[in-house]
Amino acid sequence: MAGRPSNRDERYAQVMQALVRCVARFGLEGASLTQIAAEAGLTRPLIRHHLGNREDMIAALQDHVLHSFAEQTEALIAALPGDAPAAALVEYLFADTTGSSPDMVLAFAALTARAAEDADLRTACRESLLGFEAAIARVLRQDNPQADDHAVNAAAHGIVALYLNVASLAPLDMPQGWTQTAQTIAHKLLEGLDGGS
Amino acid sequence: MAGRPSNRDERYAQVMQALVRCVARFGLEGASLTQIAAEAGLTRPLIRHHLGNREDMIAALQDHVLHSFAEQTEALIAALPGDAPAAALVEYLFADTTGSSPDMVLAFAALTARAAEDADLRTACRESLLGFEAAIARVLRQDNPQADDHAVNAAAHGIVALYLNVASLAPLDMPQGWTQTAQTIAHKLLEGLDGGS
DNA sequence: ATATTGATTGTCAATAGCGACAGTTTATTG
DNA sequence: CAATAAACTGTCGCTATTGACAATCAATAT
Repeated sequence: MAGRPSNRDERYAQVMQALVRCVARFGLEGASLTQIAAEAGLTRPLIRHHLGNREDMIAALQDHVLHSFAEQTEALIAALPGDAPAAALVEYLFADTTGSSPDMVLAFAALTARAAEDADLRTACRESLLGFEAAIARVLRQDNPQADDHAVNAAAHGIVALYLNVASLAPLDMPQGWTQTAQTIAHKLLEGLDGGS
Repeated sequence: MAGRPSNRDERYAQVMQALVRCVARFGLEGASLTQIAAEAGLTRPLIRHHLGNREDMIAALQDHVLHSFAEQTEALIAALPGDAPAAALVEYLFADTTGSSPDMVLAFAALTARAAEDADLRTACRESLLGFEAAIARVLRQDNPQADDHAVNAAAHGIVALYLNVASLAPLDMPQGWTQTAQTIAHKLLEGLDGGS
Protein backbone atom coordinates (compact mmCIF):
# COMPACT_ATOMS: atom_id res chain seq x y z
CA MET A 1 0.00 0.00 0.00
CA ALA A 2 2.97 2.32 -0.47
CA GLY A 3 5.29 2.85 -3.39
CA ARG A 4 8.51 4.47 -4.28
CA PRO A 5 8.98 7.73 -2.35
CA SER A 6 8.15 10.76 -4.40
CA ASN A 7 10.85 13.29 -5.23
CA ARG A 8 8.26 15.38 -7.00
CA ASP A 9 8.96 18.59 -5.17
CA GLU A 10 12.71 18.50 -5.69
CA ARG A 11 12.37 17.50 -9.33
CA TYR A 12 9.77 20.17 -9.81
CA ALA A 13 12.11 22.81 -8.46
CA GLN A 14 14.97 21.44 -10.55
CA VAL A 15 13.02 21.49 -13.77
CA MET A 16 11.49 24.86 -12.99
CA GLN A 17 14.91 26.38 -12.46
CA ALA A 18 16.05 25.05 -15.83
CA LEU A 19 12.86 26.32 -17.41
CA VAL A 20 13.38 29.80 -16.01
CA ARG A 21 16.95 29.84 -17.19
CA CYS A 22 16.10 28.69 -20.70
CA VAL A 23 13.20 31.09 -21.05
CA ALA A 24 15.46 33.90 -19.85
CA ARG A 25 18.00 33.03 -22.54
CA PHE A 26 15.92 31.89 -25.50
CA GLY A 27 12.51 33.36 -24.89
CA LEU A 28 9.20 31.66 -24.32
CA GLU A 29 8.98 29.91 -27.68
CA GLY A 30 12.71 29.68 -28.19
CA ALA A 31 13.21 27.30 -25.30
CA SER A 32 12.77 23.78 -26.63
CA LEU A 33 11.94 20.90 -24.34
CA THR A 34 15.23 19.23 -25.24
CA GLN A 35 17.15 22.33 -24.19
CA ILE A 36 15.26 22.52 -20.94
CA ALA A 37 15.90 18.87 -20.26
CA ALA A 38 19.61 19.27 -20.98
CA GLU A 39 19.76 22.32 -18.72
CA ALA A 40 18.10 20.34 -15.95
CA GLY A 41 20.33 17.33 -16.56
CA LEU A 42 17.34 15.13 -17.28
CA THR A 43 15.74 13.53 -20.31
CA ARG A 44 12.96 15.08 -22.28
CA PRO A 45 10.22 12.55 -21.48
CA LEU A 46 11.05 12.90 -17.82
CA ILE A 47 10.45 16.60 -17.59
CA ARG A 48 7.21 15.96 -19.38
CA HIS A 49 6.35 13.44 -16.73
CA HIS A 50 6.78 16.07 -14.03
CA LEU A 51 5.57 19.26 -15.66
CA GLY A 52 3.25 17.82 -18.29
CA ASN A 53 2.40 19.42 -21.56
CA ARG A 54 4.18 22.41 -23.00
CA GLU A 55 1.10 24.46 -22.34
CA ASP A 56 1.17 23.18 -18.78
CA MET A 57 4.79 24.15 -18.48
CA ILE A 58 4.31 27.77 -19.43
CA ALA A 59 1.30 27.95 -17.13
CA ALA A 60 3.47 26.57 -14.34
CA LEU A 61 6.15 29.07 -15.25
CA GLN A 62 3.69 31.92 -14.92
CA ASP A 63 2.62 30.76 -11.49
CA HIS A 64 6.16 30.21 -10.35
CA VAL A 65 7.54 33.53 -11.55
CA LEU A 66 4.69 35.61 -10.21
CA HIS A 67 4.46 33.80 -6.88
CA SER A 68 8.19 33.79 -6.49
CA PHE A 69 8.21 37.50 -7.13
CA ALA A 70 5.73 38.13 -4.35
CA GLU A 71 7.41 35.71 -1.96
CA GLN A 72 10.89 37.06 -2.44
CA THR A 73 9.59 40.57 -2.01
CA GLU A 74 7.90 39.64 1.23
CA ALA A 75 10.97 37.82 2.52
CA LEU A 76 13.22 40.69 1.58
CA ILE A 77 11.09 43.22 3.40
CA ALA A 78 10.84 41.02 6.44
CA ALA A 79 14.63 40.75 6.57
CA LEU A 80 15.21 44.51 6.53
CA PRO A 81 16.75 46.06 9.63
CA GLY A 82 14.69 48.41 11.75
CA ASP A 83 17.33 51.08 11.31
CA ALA A 84 17.23 52.80 7.91
CA PRO A 85 15.39 50.01 6.13
CA ALA A 86 15.04 51.97 2.88
CA ALA A 87 18.79 52.36 2.41
CA ALA A 88 19.28 48.67 3.20
CA LEU A 89 16.61 47.80 0.65
CA VAL A 90 18.43 49.70 -2.08
CA GLU A 91 21.72 48.13 -1.05
CA TYR A 92 20.20 44.70 -1.40
CA LEU A 93 18.41 45.29 -4.69
CA PHE A 94 21.57 46.42 -6.44
CA ALA A 95 23.97 44.12 -4.65
CA ASP A 96 26.29 42.16 -6.93
CA THR A 97 24.98 38.88 -5.62
CA THR A 98 26.71 36.47 -7.94
CA GLY A 99 24.54 33.82 -6.39
CA SER A 100 21.22 35.30 -7.48
CA SER A 101 20.97 35.60 -11.22
CA PRO A 102 18.72 38.01 -13.12
CA ASP A 103 17.04 35.07 -14.87
CA MET A 104 13.88 35.59 -12.89
CA VAL A 105 13.50 39.14 -14.10
CA LEU A 106 14.34 38.11 -17.66
CA ALA A 107 11.69 35.41 -17.54
CA PHE A 108 9.29 38.00 -16.23
CA ALA A 109 10.19 40.20 -19.17
CA ALA A 110 9.48 37.33 -21.55
CA LEU A 111 6.08 36.87 -19.95
CA THR A 112 5.48 40.59 -20.21
CA ALA A 113 6.03 40.50 -23.95
CA ARG A 114 3.47 37.75 -24.35
CA ALA A 115 1.06 39.61 -22.09
CA ALA A 116 0.05 41.66 -25.12
CA GLU A 117 -1.84 38.59 -26.36
CA ASP A 118 -3.17 37.17 -23.10
CA ALA A 119 -5.47 39.39 -21.06
CA ASP A 120 -5.25 37.25 -17.91
CA LEU A 121 -1.49 37.17 -18.01
CA ARG A 122 -1.49 40.91 -18.57
CA THR A 123 -3.45 41.70 -15.44
CA ALA A 124 -1.47 39.14 -13.44
CA CYS A 125 1.86 40.67 -14.44
CA ARG A 126 0.57 44.17 -13.89
CA GLU A 127 -0.73 43.40 -10.42
CA SER A 128 2.51 41.66 -9.54
CA LEU A 129 4.52 44.66 -10.59
CA LEU A 130 2.25 47.13 -8.85
CA GLY A 131 2.46 44.96 -5.75
CA PHE A 132 6.23 45.11 -5.86
CA GLU A 133 6.10 48.86 -6.24
CA ALA A 134 3.62 49.18 -3.39
CA ALA A 135 5.76 47.02 -1.11
CA ILE A 136 8.76 49.23 -1.75
CA ALA A 137 6.65 52.31 -1.20
CA ARG A 138 5.62 50.92 2.18
CA VAL A 139 9.24 50.58 3.20
CA LEU A 140 9.99 54.10 2.06
CA ARG A 141 7.09 55.52 4.01
CA GLN A 142 8.09 53.60 7.10
CA ASP A 143 11.44 55.33 6.85
CA ASN A 144 10.02 58.75 5.98
CA PRO A 145 6.68 59.10 7.73
CA GLN A 146 6.45 62.80 7.05
CA ALA A 147 7.00 62.56 3.30
CA ASP A 148 4.26 63.20 0.76
CA ASP A 149 2.43 60.11 -0.49
CA HIS A 150 2.90 61.08 -4.07
CA ALA A 151 6.61 61.61 -3.60
CA VAL A 152 6.97 58.24 -1.91
CA ASN A 153 5.18 56.45 -4.72
CA ALA A 154 7.27 58.25 -7.30
CA ALA A 155 10.50 57.27 -5.56
CA ALA A 156 9.33 53.65 -5.40
CA HIS A 157 8.51 53.78 -9.09
CA GLY A 158 11.98 55.06 -9.88
CA ILE A 159 13.71 52.43 -7.80
CA VAL A 160 11.70 49.66 -9.46
CA ALA A 161 12.54 51.02 -12.89
CA LEU A 162 16.24 51.17 -12.09
CA TYR A 163 16.18 47.67 -10.66
CA LEU A 164 14.35 46.12 -13.60
CA ASN A 165 16.63 47.92 -15.99
CA VAL A 166 19.78 46.64 -14.36
CA ALA A 167 18.43 43.09 -14.26
CA SER A 168 17.08 42.93 -17.79
CA LEU A 169 20.23 44.45 -19.26
CA ALA A 170 22.48 42.03 -17.44
CA PRO A 171 23.12 39.92 -20.59
CA LEU A 172 24.83 42.93 -22.14
CA ASP A 173 27.67 42.84 -19.64
CA MET A 174 27.55 46.54 -19.04
CA PRO A 175 30.84 48.20 -18.08
CA GLN A 176 32.23 48.50 -14.60
CA GLY A 177 30.34 50.99 -12.46
CA TRP A 178 27.13 50.83 -14.43
CA THR A 179 25.13 49.07 -11.72
CA GLN A 180 26.84 51.32 -9.21
CA THR A 181 25.44 54.36 -11.00
CA ALA A 182 21.94 52.93 -10.84
CA GLN A 183 22.33 52.34 -7.14
CA THR A 184 23.57 55.88 -6.63
CA ILE A 185 20.50 57.29 -8.34
CA ALA A 186 18.29 55.09 -6.21
CA HIS A 187 19.90 56.48 -3.10
CA LYS A 188 19.45 59.97 -4.45
CA LEU A 189 15.75 59.29 -4.85
CA LEU A 190 15.70 58.31 -1.19
CA GLU A 191 17.45 61.50 -0.12
CA GLY A 192 14.91 63.48 -2.10
CA LEU A 193 12.24 62.28 0.32
CA ASP A 194 13.81 64.02 3.28
CA GLY A 195 13.10 67.60 2.32
CA GLY A 196 10.49 66.87 -0.32
CA SER A 197 7.15 68.56 0.28
CA MET B 1 17.28 46.61 -71.26
CA ALA B 2 15.10 47.45 -68.32
CA GLY B 3 12.53 45.45 -66.42
CA ARG B 4 9.78 45.95 -63.97
CA PRO B 5 10.55 48.84 -61.59
CA SER B 6 11.86 47.73 -58.26
CA ASN B 7 9.85 48.45 -55.13
CA ARG B 8 12.52 46.81 -53.08
CA ASP B 9 12.99 49.65 -50.65
CA GLU B 10 9.31 50.06 -49.85
CA ARG B 11 8.78 46.31 -49.52
CA TYR B 12 11.86 46.07 -47.39
CA ALA B 13 10.50 48.69 -45.03
CA GLN B 14 7.09 47.04 -45.03
CA VAL B 15 8.46 43.62 -44.19
CA MET B 16 10.87 45.04 -41.64
CA GLN B 17 8.06 46.80 -39.84
CA ALA B 18 6.11 43.56 -39.66
CA LEU B 19 9.22 41.77 -38.48
CA VAL B 20 9.80 44.27 -35.70
CA ARG B 21 6.20 44.03 -34.62
CA CYS B 22 6.17 40.24 -34.57
CA VAL B 23 9.47 40.00 -32.73
CA ALA B 24 8.20 42.50 -30.20
CA ARG B 25 5.11 40.38 -29.59
CA PHE B 26 6.35 36.81 -29.93
CA GLY B 27 10.08 37.02 -29.40
CA LEU B 28 12.92 36.22 -31.75
CA GLU B 29 12.12 32.52 -32.17
CA GLY B 30 8.43 32.88 -31.57
CA ALA B 31 7.87 34.93 -34.69
CA SER B 32 7.23 32.48 -37.52
CA LEU B 33 7.66 33.47 -41.14
CA THR B 34 3.97 32.87 -41.75
CA GLN B 35 3.06 35.27 -38.95
CA ILE B 36 5.42 37.88 -40.27
CA ALA B 37 4.03 37.49 -43.75
CA ALA B 38 0.48 37.82 -42.48
CA GLU B 39 1.42 40.90 -40.45
CA ALA B 40 2.95 42.44 -43.56
CA GLY B 41 -0.02 41.46 -45.70
CA LEU B 42 2.18 39.37 -47.98
CA THR B 43 2.84 35.71 -48.63
CA ARG B 44 5.56 33.73 -46.98
CA PRO B 45 7.68 33.04 -50.06
CA LEU B 46 7.54 36.71 -50.93
CA ILE B 47 9.06 37.98 -47.75
CA ARG B 48 11.72 35.39 -48.26
CA HIS B 49 12.30 36.85 -51.71
CA HIS B 50 12.98 40.26 -50.19
CA LEU B 51 14.69 39.48 -46.90
CA GLY B 52 16.17 36.11 -47.73
CA ASN B 53 16.86 33.40 -45.24
CA ARG B 54 15.65 33.41 -41.66
CA GLU B 55 19.21 33.91 -40.54
CA ASP B 56 19.43 36.83 -42.95
CA MET B 57 16.23 38.22 -41.52
CA ILE B 58 17.42 38.35 -37.94
CA ALA B 59 20.71 39.82 -39.10
CA ALA B 60 18.76 42.47 -40.99
CA LEU B 61 16.66 43.03 -37.90
CA GLN B 62 19.75 43.63 -35.81
CA ASP B 63 21.06 46.19 -38.27
CA HIS B 64 17.72 47.90 -38.56
CA VAL B 65 17.03 48.15 -34.85
CA LEU B 66 20.48 49.34 -33.90
CA HIS B 67 20.83 51.78 -36.79
CA SER B 68 17.31 53.04 -36.30
CA PHE B 69 18.10 53.59 -32.65
CA ALA B 70 21.09 55.75 -33.48
CA GLU B 71 19.31 57.61 -36.26
CA GLN B 72 16.24 58.41 -34.23
CA THR B 73 18.41 59.58 -31.39
CA GLU B 74 20.34 61.87 -33.68
CA ALA B 75 17.19 63.22 -35.29
CA LEU B 76 15.59 63.80 -31.92
CA ILE B 77 18.54 65.73 -30.59
CA ALA B 78 18.77 67.80 -33.75
CA ALA B 79 15.11 68.75 -33.39
CA LEU B 80 15.46 70.01 -29.81
CA PRO B 81 14.87 73.71 -29.22
CA GLY B 82 17.79 75.90 -28.16
CA ASP B 83 15.84 76.96 -25.09
CA ALA B 84 15.75 74.33 -22.31
CA PRO B 85 16.56 71.37 -24.56
CA ALA B 86 16.80 68.91 -21.67
CA ALA B 87 13.24 69.51 -20.52
CA ALA B 88 12.03 69.22 -24.10
CA LEU B 89 13.92 65.95 -24.45
CA VAL B 90 12.17 64.47 -21.45
CA GLU B 91 8.84 65.74 -22.69
CA TYR B 92 9.39 64.00 -25.99
CA LEU B 93 10.69 60.72 -24.57
CA PHE B 94 7.64 60.21 -22.39
CA ALA B 95 5.09 61.73 -24.73
CA ASP B 96 2.00 59.58 -25.29
CA THR B 97 2.64 59.43 -29.01
CA THR B 98 0.05 56.92 -30.06
CA GLY B 99 1.73 57.05 -33.43
CA SER B 100 5.08 55.71 -32.31
CA SER B 101 4.77 52.28 -30.76
CA PRO B 102 7.18 50.75 -28.26
CA ASP B 103 7.78 47.84 -30.63
CA MET B 104 11.26 49.07 -31.40
CA VAL B 105 12.28 48.97 -27.77
CA LEU B 106 10.63 45.58 -27.31
CA ALA B 107 12.53 44.20 -30.28
CA PHE B 108 15.67 45.64 -28.77
CA ALA B 109 14.84 43.82 -25.56
CA ALA B 110 14.44 40.57 -27.48
CA LEU B 111 17.84 41.10 -29.05
CA THR B 112 19.26 41.87 -25.63
CA ALA B 113 18.07 38.53 -24.30
CA ARG B 114 19.80 36.69 -27.13
CA ALA B 115 22.93 38.76 -26.63
CA ALA B 116 23.88 36.38 -23.85
CA GLU B 117 24.73 33.82 -26.55
CA ASP B 118 26.21 36.05 -29.24
CA ALA B 119 29.29 38.09 -28.33
CA ASP B 120 29.10 40.37 -31.36
CA LEU B 121 25.47 41.15 -30.74
CA ARG B 122 26.27 41.79 -27.12
CA THR B 123 28.87 44.45 -27.83
CA ALA B 124 26.69 45.97 -30.54
CA CYS B 125 23.71 46.32 -28.21
CA ARG B 126 25.88 47.60 -25.41
CA GLU B 127 27.53 50.24 -27.58
CA SER B 128 24.16 51.27 -28.93
CA LEU B 129 22.80 51.72 -25.46
CA LEU B 130 25.85 53.55 -24.18
CA GLY B 131 25.66 55.79 -27.24
CA PHE B 132 22.07 56.63 -26.41
CA GLU B 133 23.05 57.41 -22.85
CA ALA B 134 25.98 59.53 -23.99
CA ALA B 135 23.79 61.47 -26.41
CA ILE B 136 21.35 62.29 -23.64
CA ALA B 137 24.22 63.23 -21.36
CA ARG B 138 25.43 65.68 -24.02
CA VAL B 139 22.06 67.39 -24.06
CA LEU B 140 22.02 67.61 -20.29
CA ARG B 141 25.47 69.12 -20.18
CA GLN B 142 24.55 71.63 -22.86
CA ASP B 143 21.75 72.75 -20.60
CA ASN B 144 23.79 72.63 -17.38
CA PRO B 145 27.37 73.56 -18.25
CA GLN B 146 28.36 74.02 -14.65
CA ALA B 147 27.15 70.64 -13.46
CA ASP B 148 29.49 67.83 -12.45
CA ASP B 149 30.26 65.28 -15.15
CA HIS B 150 29.43 62.39 -12.90
CA ALA B 151 26.10 63.88 -11.94
CA VAL B 152 25.23 64.49 -15.59
CA ASN B 153 26.02 60.92 -16.54
CA ALA B 154 24.02 59.63 -13.62
CA ALA B 155 21.00 61.70 -14.61
CA ALA B 156 21.26 60.44 -18.19
CA HIS B 157 21.45 56.89 -16.90
CA GLY B 158 18.31 57.39 -14.86
CA ILE B 159 16.38 58.92 -17.72
CA VAL B 160 17.35 56.05 -20.01
CA ALA B 161 16.29 53.51 -17.41
CA LEU B 162 12.92 55.19 -16.93
CA TYR B 163 12.37 55.42 -20.66
CA LEU B 164 13.25 51.79 -21.37
CA ASN B 165 11.10 50.69 -18.48
CA VAL B 166 8.06 52.56 -19.71
CA ALA B 167 8.50 51.23 -23.24
CA SER B 168 9.16 47.61 -22.38
CA LEU B 169 6.27 47.47 -19.91
CA ALA B 170 3.84 48.95 -22.41
CA PRO B 171 2.19 45.56 -23.13
CA LEU B 172 1.01 45.48 -19.53
CA ASP B 173 -1.30 48.43 -20.00
CA MET B 174 -0.18 50.10 -16.82
CA PRO B 175 -2.76 52.29 -15.08
CA GLN B 176 -3.41 55.92 -15.80
CA GLY B 177 -0.65 58.19 -14.58
CA TRP B 178 2.05 55.57 -14.59
CA THR B 179 3.99 57.02 -17.48
CA GLN B 180 3.33 60.43 -16.01
CA THR B 181 5.09 59.39 -12.82
CA ALA B 182 8.13 58.26 -14.78
CA GLN B 183 8.23 61.58 -16.57
CA THR B 184 7.99 63.43 -13.27
CA ILE B 185 10.97 61.56 -11.89
CA ALA B 186 12.92 62.29 -15.04
CA HIS B 187 12.24 65.98 -14.58
CA LYS B 188 13.29 65.70 -10.97
CA LEU B 189 16.60 64.24 -12.08
CA LEU B 190 17.03 67.29 -14.29
CA GLU B 191 16.32 69.67 -11.44
CA GLY B 192 18.89 67.86 -9.35
CA LEU B 193 21.55 69.06 -11.75
CA ASP B 194 20.99 72.71 -10.93
CA GLY B 195 22.33 72.77 -7.40
CA GLY B 196 24.37 69.55 -7.68
CA SER B 197 28.06 69.86 -6.82
C1' DA C 1 8.95 -11.96 -0.84
C1' DT C 2 5.57 -9.61 -3.23
C1' DA C 3 2.66 -6.05 -4.45
C1' DT C 4 2.32 -1.27 -5.27
C1' DT C 5 3.55 3.23 -6.49
C1' DG C 6 6.22 6.28 -8.93
C1' DA C 7 10.50 7.57 -11.26
C1' DT C 8 12.92 6.68 -15.48
C1' DT C 9 13.69 5.37 -20.23
C1' DG C 10 12.74 4.16 -25.19
C1' DT C 11 10.39 4.86 -29.13
C1' DC C 12 7.18 6.24 -32.75
C1' DA C 13 3.62 8.93 -35.29
C1' DA C 14 2.01 13.64 -36.22
C1' DT C 15 2.75 18.27 -36.99
C1' DA C 16 4.72 22.73 -37.88
C1' DG C 17 8.09 25.38 -39.83
C1' DC C 18 11.70 26.10 -43.06
C1' DG C 19 14.28 26.11 -47.47
C1' DA C 20 14.32 25.89 -52.18
C1' DC C 21 12.86 25.56 -56.76
C1' DA C 22 10.03 26.34 -60.89
C1' DG C 23 6.65 28.86 -62.92
C1' DT C 24 3.53 33.12 -63.69
C1' DT C 25 2.43 37.83 -63.94
C1' DT C 26 3.50 42.77 -64.39
C1' DA C 27 5.64 46.85 -65.93
C1' DT C 28 9.17 49.17 -68.44
C1' DT C 29 12.37 49.87 -72.53
C1' DG C 30 13.52 49.64 -77.36
C1' DC D 1 4.92 44.53 -80.21
C1' DA D 2 8.86 41.91 -78.45
C1' DA D 3 12.24 41.47 -74.77
C1' DT D 4 13.72 41.85 -70.21
C1' DA D 5 13.92 42.37 -65.37
C1' DA D 6 11.74 41.98 -61.30
C1' DA D 7 7.80 41.19 -58.39
C1' DC D 8 4.76 37.54 -57.16
C1' DT D 9 2.73 32.62 -56.52
C1' DG D 10 2.41 27.48 -55.90
C1' DT D 11 4.25 23.61 -54.18
C1' DC D 12 7.36 19.92 -52.63
C1' DG D 13 10.70 17.61 -49.50
C1' DC D 14 13.29 17.95 -45.24
C1' DT D 15 14.11 18.64 -40.47
C1' DA D 16 13.08 19.82 -35.86
C1' DT D 17 9.88 19.61 -32.31
C1' DT D 18 6.24 17.87 -29.99
C1' DG D 19 2.77 14.57 -27.91
C1' DA D 20 1.79 10.22 -26.40
C1' DC D 21 2.25 5.57 -25.21
C1' DA D 22 4.41 1.38 -23.49
C1' DA D 23 7.88 -0.76 -20.91
C1' DT D 24 11.41 -1.03 -17.35
C1' DC D 25 13.66 0.06 -13.04
C1' DA D 26 13.64 1.39 -8.10
C1' DA D 27 12.05 1.69 -3.46
C1' DT D 28 8.90 1.03 0.18
C1' DA D 29 5.15 -1.26 3.03
C1' DT D 30 2.87 -5.37 4.28
